Parts: sequence; C-alpha cells; structure tokens
Amino acid sequence: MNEGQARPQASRSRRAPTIKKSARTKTRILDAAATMFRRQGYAATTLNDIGRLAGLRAASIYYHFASKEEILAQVLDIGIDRIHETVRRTVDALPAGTSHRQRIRVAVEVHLATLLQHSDYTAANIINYGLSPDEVRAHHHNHREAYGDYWRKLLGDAQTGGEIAAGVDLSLLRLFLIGALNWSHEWYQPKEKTVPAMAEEICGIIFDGVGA
Amino acid sequence: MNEGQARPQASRSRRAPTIKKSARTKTRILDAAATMFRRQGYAATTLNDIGRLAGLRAASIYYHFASKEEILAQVLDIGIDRIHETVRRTVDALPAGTSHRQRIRVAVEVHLATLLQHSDYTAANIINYGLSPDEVRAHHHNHREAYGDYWRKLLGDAQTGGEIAAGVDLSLLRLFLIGALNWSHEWYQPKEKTVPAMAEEICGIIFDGVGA
Amino acid sequence: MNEGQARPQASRSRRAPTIKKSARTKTRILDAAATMFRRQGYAATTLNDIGRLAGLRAASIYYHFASKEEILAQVLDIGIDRIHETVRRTVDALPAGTSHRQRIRVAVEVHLATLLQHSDYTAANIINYGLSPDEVRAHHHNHREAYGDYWRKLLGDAQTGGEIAAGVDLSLLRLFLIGALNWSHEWYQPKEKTVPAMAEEICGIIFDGVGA
Amino acid sequence: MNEGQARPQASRSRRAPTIKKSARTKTRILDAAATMFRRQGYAATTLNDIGRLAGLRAASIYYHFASKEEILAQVLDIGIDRIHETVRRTVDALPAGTSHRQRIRVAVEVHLATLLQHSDYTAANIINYGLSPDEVRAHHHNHREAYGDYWRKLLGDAQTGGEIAAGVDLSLLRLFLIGALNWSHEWYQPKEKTVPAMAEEICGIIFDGVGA
DNA sequence: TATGAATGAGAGTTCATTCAT
DNA sequence: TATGAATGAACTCTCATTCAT
Repeated sequence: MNEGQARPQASRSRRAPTIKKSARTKTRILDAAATMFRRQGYAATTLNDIGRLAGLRAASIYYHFASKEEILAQVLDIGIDRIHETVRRTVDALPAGTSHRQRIRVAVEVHLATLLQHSDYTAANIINYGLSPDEVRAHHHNHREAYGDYWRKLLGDAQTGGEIAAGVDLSLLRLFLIGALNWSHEWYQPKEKTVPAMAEEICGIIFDGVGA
Repeated sequence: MNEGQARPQASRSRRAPTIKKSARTKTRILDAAATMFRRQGYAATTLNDIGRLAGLRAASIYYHFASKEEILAQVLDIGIDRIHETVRRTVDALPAGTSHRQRIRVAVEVHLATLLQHSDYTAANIINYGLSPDEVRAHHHNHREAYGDYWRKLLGDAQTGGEIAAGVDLSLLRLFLIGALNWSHEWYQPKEKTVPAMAEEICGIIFDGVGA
Repeated sequence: MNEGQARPQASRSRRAPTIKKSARTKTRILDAAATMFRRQGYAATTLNDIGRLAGLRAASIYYHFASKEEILAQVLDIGIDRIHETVRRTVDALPAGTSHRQRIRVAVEVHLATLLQHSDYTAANIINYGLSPDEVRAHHHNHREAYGDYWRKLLGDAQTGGEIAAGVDLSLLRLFLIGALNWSHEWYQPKEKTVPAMAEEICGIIFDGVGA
Repeated sequence: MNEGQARPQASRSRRAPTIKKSARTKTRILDAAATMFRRQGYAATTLNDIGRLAGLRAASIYYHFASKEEILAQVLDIGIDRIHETVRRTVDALPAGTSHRQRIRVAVEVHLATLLQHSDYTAANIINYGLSPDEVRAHHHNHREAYGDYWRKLLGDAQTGGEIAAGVDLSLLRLFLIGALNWSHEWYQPKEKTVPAMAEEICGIIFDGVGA
C-alpha cells in the first residue's frame, strides 16, 4: 500500500535534488509511520519501528519532526485530506448530467478504494483518531469536518434533487453510511468481492433497501 | 456505564462471603479495565490506571490475573458475550408471530443500547479488538463467530421467510449493518436521538431504502 | 562525609523495621544525590550515578521520588536546614553572658565545619543553588531566607549591643561574610589549618581589621 | 554585558577583512558561550544554545573549535585573563606614591566591576570552574595561579610596607577576600549600592574591622 | 489476599559530534 | 566558511512484572 507522493518535483538540474532531500526523508518517515500506525496503532508503535521502516535511526527522526505526536498529527491530516481530495476530484469530474445516486455510488467506491487499497494514511486515520491525544484531535478536527461537509452536500443535493426521500434524516444517514464504510477495513477480504462490486451493492441497499 | 454483575452470587450466610471475595475483586478489576480500555485503548492503559479505578495496587492485580494480556482477553470475551446474550435473550423472548423485520429491529436496538449505554466491555471490545495481540485475537475468535452466527441466522431466516429479497448478499449485508452499528460509538450524541428511534430509522433505511 | 541520619528510630520490635524501610532507602538516595551533586553538579549527575552510589537501579529511584528535580529540591532544603539547625542549636546553647563576638565566632565555626566537613547536602546546596531550575529555586527560597534571618539577628544584636560599630552596613557585612565562608569550599585544604583556627582568624579580620 | 573585544584588529584595507572573518566568528561564539555558561552553567548549555546566540548553526561551531570542552577552556582562560589584566593595568597605573590600602581598594573595585558588570567570561569562570572536567581545570590552573600571584604580591607589599599587621596570615586573607568578592555575583543587586561604594566599604571592613 | 519495594526492558527524547556538500 | 542531515550514546522516565512479607 505505497501511495504515490504526488508532490511536484523540481527539474533535476544542478542544485535541485539537494533542495528536496529533507522533504523526501520526511515523506519516508510519514509513510512508515502511517503503515505502522495502521498495523499496530499509535500507542504500540515505537519510533524505532518507524525508523526501521523508513531506513534511518530513531534519533534521526527528530531532525524532521519535533515529537511522535507531531507525526501522528500529520498522518491523521494526510489521511483525511487524501481521501477527501480523491473522492472530490473523482466525483466532480463526472459529466454534468450524472444522477445523484450515481455520484454517491462513485463516492462510496472511491472512499472504499482509498481506505482499503490505496492509503495507509487513511486507514491509520480511521483506526487511530478515536484514541488520539486531545490536542491532536483538536488540531485535526477541521480536516474531518471538511470531509464531512462534502458528504453533507452530496447527500443534501440528492435529497433536494428528489433522489433521496424527503423524510430521511440526512445526518443519521451520513453517519450510518460513512461508519459502515470505515468499519469495512475490519472485515474486508480482497478475494471475496471487488471494491466496485461492493460499492454497487451498498448503494443498492441504501437506496432501494433489502425488503422484499 | 456500570453494568449489573450478573454472576451468580452465593447466599450471604456466615461463612460464604469469604469464598466469593476473590471473585468480586476480579470483577472490579475487569470493570475498571473495561472502562479504561474503552477510554484510552489497551496499549495506553497501565495496570496502575486499572488498579486505581478498581481500588487496589497494580501489584495486587497479579493475584487475580496472570498478565495484562489476560485481562484484555477476558474483557474482549465478556464484551461480545454480553451483547450476544442480551440480544439473543431479548429477541428470543419476542412473541412467536413477530415479523423478521421486527426481530431485526429489536436486535439492532439492543445492540446499540448495549454498545452505547450499557457495557464498557462491549465498547472496549469494539475499540480494541483490531489492535489486539494475535494470540488474544485467536483466543477470542470463537466468541465473535458465535455472535456473527446469530446474526447470520437472524438475517437468513428473514430471507427464507421472504422479508429480505432473494438476491441480497447476506454476508455483505450483515458486515455492513453490524459495522455501521459498531462505528456509532464514534459519533453517537445521547442528546440528539434516542436509541430506539435510531434503531427504527436504521431499519427503515436498510429495509425500505432512502430512494424516493 | 557521611552525616548521621538523626531520624528517630522506633524500637526494633516485631513490625517496626518494615515501617522504616522505605524511609531508609529514601535517605540513601538523598545521601547519594547530595554527594554526587556536590562532586559533579546537578546537571552532570545522572540517576544512574545516584543509583549506583545508593545501591539500587536508577528505575527504582522513581518509587521514592517523582523526578530528578524533586531530589534536587529536597537536597537543597536539607542542605540549608541542616546548617541552619546546627548553627542555631550550637549558638543558642552558649551561656547567657557570652559576648556577641564570641557568638558570631561560634556561628562562623559551625557554618564552616558543616559546609566543609559534615554535610554534603550543604556543600551541594552552595554549589547548585545558583544554577537550579526556577521552580526549585522558588520552592527553596524560604529556607534560605530563614537562615539569612538568623544571621541578620546575630549581627543586629551585636550592633545593638555595641560590639559592632554603629555605622556598619549590616546587610553588606552579612553577605560579604557568608559569601566568603561559602566560597571556602573552593579552596579549603584540610591539612593547612583547622576549622576552629580559621574561624578565629576570620573573626579577627572582621572585627579588628588587618590594618597595622 | 558586552565586553569590548580588545583583540588586535588588522587595518580594514581591501583584502584584509576576509582574513579576519574567522577570528570574528570565533569571538562571537566565545561571547555567546560565556553568556550561556554564566546563565545556565556549562553542563546545561547546549551547542545549539551557543549557536543560536552567535548566529550560526551548532555544526558550524566545529569549524572553529574542536569540542564543547575546548570552548569551555577558552572561556575560562579569558575570564581570568581579562580580570587579571584589567586589575593589574588599573592598579599599576596608579601614581607612584599611592598607599597600599588605596591600591587594594582599587583592585577590589575593578575586580567587582569586571565580575558584576563587564565580563560574562569572568562570571562564567567563577560559576563553572569548580565543576569543570579535570583536564580543563588542569589546563586552566596556571591562569588562576597567575592572578592569585598578583594578589599575593599586592597584599605582601602592603604587609611589608607596614599597612597590614605583621601577624596576619596573608594566604587566608587573600582567599577570604577574593572568595567574598567572587561570591558577590550571587547576591549583588545593582540598585542597592554602587560598585565603588561597595569596594570602599569592604576595604573598610577588612582594614579597620567592624568592632566598636 | 494484598502490598511495598524493586527491577529489566524499553520508551521518547536530547545532544555532541561527524561528514558530505 | 557554514550547513543540512544523520547518528550513537546516553538521559530521564514508564511500566509490566516479580517477590518477600
């Protein structure tokens, strides 16, 4: 689950590489941290674990980060920002006339794909957010809200557009749906079903119900 | 969130109490552990934390448990067993003719109530299972499976009875539904909605869908 | 420079020794800390150093003290309290008619003897007070003031009694004299002169001057 | 407490400045070190602290000094050399017929002024000498001795000249007096008394005594 | 049955120092 | 001449665990 670091890279002329060395190491550390936080959780992960995976000594991490908590804060932020951006970019790229249900289905699919297949950061976020130190949670709050807002709008538009029944409590629906998606990392088995298939079925349940 | 210690208690005749003192202390320790594991997670909870809440010294815990891990194992087991028993007992007590949808609605309600209101054990289980040491997970597996089986039967009966459409993938439905319920502890605000109301709405979403 | 721990010790009947074990260990730790702080200074002394000298592991120190700083605070307090008590007790025990000059000479002698010969705590105090963390200094301030007050009274009485000339700035005199005494630990060589002889000569200088 | 860097400086012709840049940086580092050693002590001062105050990175210090200890050694040396030179130059500049008492009074005044007002190096020396590593102390010993010799001569001449009584132990007198002066940095409050006034009073105490 | 006291292992963190650039 | 980046060693402190009582 290695995510492409999409950071713009200056042309490799004479001096350029040097400029980015620190940034690249920082990324390696964050990648390693995300992986370990996802596997073992924040509290059970040591700086040694992170250093080993990142290819440097634990002490060297302190050249790039002030504390273990700061690493957590950045991993959490990236985790949400990444899924938020990916979902938004994909949904917003859909053709103008795309139905709301279709948009939501795509959002569900991208959310699942990011969480389950593409980003240790996002999975680490889901797993560790609830147990994070208060300051970290407070700092991170806005990022979560922003992504929540995006779903609020997605569902709100669908209701306004008549594709979700008027009486539905969108707040509950959103929390219920996102919760179910987030929890999937606990049971998802890659072999059993593809992510797009899952997304399709979940949307069917949500929109049409399972009643006979 | 103090749960009634339903363990059979010997009659309080002259000599009897002594016999059960150990059991009562053990329960106090488990209660304390469940509370702390729920609040801070297993890794961040110290035996001192548990001892403080249980009213004895950390060292004394070792008279009752062999290790911190063993406490975790028992807390996890109790967490599932308790919700399993409560759900099963309540559902099974419904009148013979009760519809499957109604049974499922009750199961959802009891599951939510136990997780959100009644049992630190259950909440601790949800929070810590995924990050538990492998041996603990392995030991605990059967308990989870048993509860999963109960839901499998609940949903299977509903499908057989024609209240869930034939084409529905019950496995996905179950994981999706239980996942959403389990995740609710991350966002549930007691003031916003009662648990029965939530259960009712969730069943509406699942059975009837939100489509217009 | 092992100081007799004058703490009252209960009779060694059945249970008594147990009661004091912790206190005795605590004293050993403080003794060791005082010795090391005196030799190397607070910042350069490690808990390992202290533990080695006290006969236990560094980690065990935390059973008795909350932090290295707390040890410093106690060492500083004891250092001043001990010299204060010793000087006061000795001076106050002098016969009623003793001259002020004589009283001051005794005070000088006991101060020197405590600092140079009897108490690592006092020497550690002198050496480390100026570089101590602010909180420790603040906490310790009263102890210093109390001892300073005692000297203020000693010199004030002498002036009132006519043994110190009226024009003398007692504040400067006190600081000058105590400063000179405190500094002596930097140059004192036990072989060159006895403490009582030093005290006698210093009093001569102060009272009579060295002018021809 | 910025001291004039009295180091001979080449004339600022076109090419010359480059030659001396290193020397100027070295001085900045030493100044910074003296200030920090005085404030926090040697052990508690980091190369980062020094670098920050000197305006360069900690690593750059190693271009100018081989180790932290070497910086300490130089700071200690400069501290004594500076007070020694200043005292000697001032006293030696006094008119031929100046009394010994007057010379000593001037020496006391300059010593105090240098320590309390002019030189962080000197204050750093006083504070850190006693806790310095043995090698540093050994290296520094001659500098201390030289200044001590100057005072020995000052007092010796006074005794020979009949201004100090014949029976006085000059060695004790010197250690006592210098000690009192050195300790003054622990209690000196600029607002309370000027340095010349202090010097005058101290000489009064020493020469005439405080006895009525 | 519970505790006081101690400990080994290891945590996060700091820091003097190195070295390529 | 100065710096960015890294590191080994050591530090303070925490914690699960042990054991005599």
